[in-house]
Amino acid sequence: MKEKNDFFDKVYQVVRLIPKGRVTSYGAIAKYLGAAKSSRVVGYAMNASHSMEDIPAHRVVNRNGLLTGKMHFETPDAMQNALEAEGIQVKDDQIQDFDKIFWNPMEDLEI
DNA sequence: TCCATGACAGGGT
DNA sequence: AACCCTGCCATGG
Repeated sequence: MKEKNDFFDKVYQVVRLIPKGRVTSYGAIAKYLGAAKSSRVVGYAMNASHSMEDIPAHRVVNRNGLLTGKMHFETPDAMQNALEAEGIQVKDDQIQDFDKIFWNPMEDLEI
């Protein structure tokens, strides 16, 4: 039973599994990890994801589909750019059709 | 070494 | 229906 692995590492694992052209939310990841109340910590993990390179942080947004973390990228437009490059429509920091491209780890990965 | 702050979300009043 | 309030980990000053 290795349920006590580093929470951050687990978050990174899930984020890396997000399919191209899809996005998910901090809360969804937290829930998947069985720590819905730690949705915040997921955000902290993303903030620390600067040390890692294989973390598609641009595919993680808040529950409104808003690019809350775009200012943490190399450039303010980097996040939106990366998303649009995957066919995701972004308007005014808001992901369009968020409900349709939303990727739920619970349904796809099945814990 | 200690305090404060930082990519969120859901429940209660 | 809207606003307030807590939960939680890591890093920097």
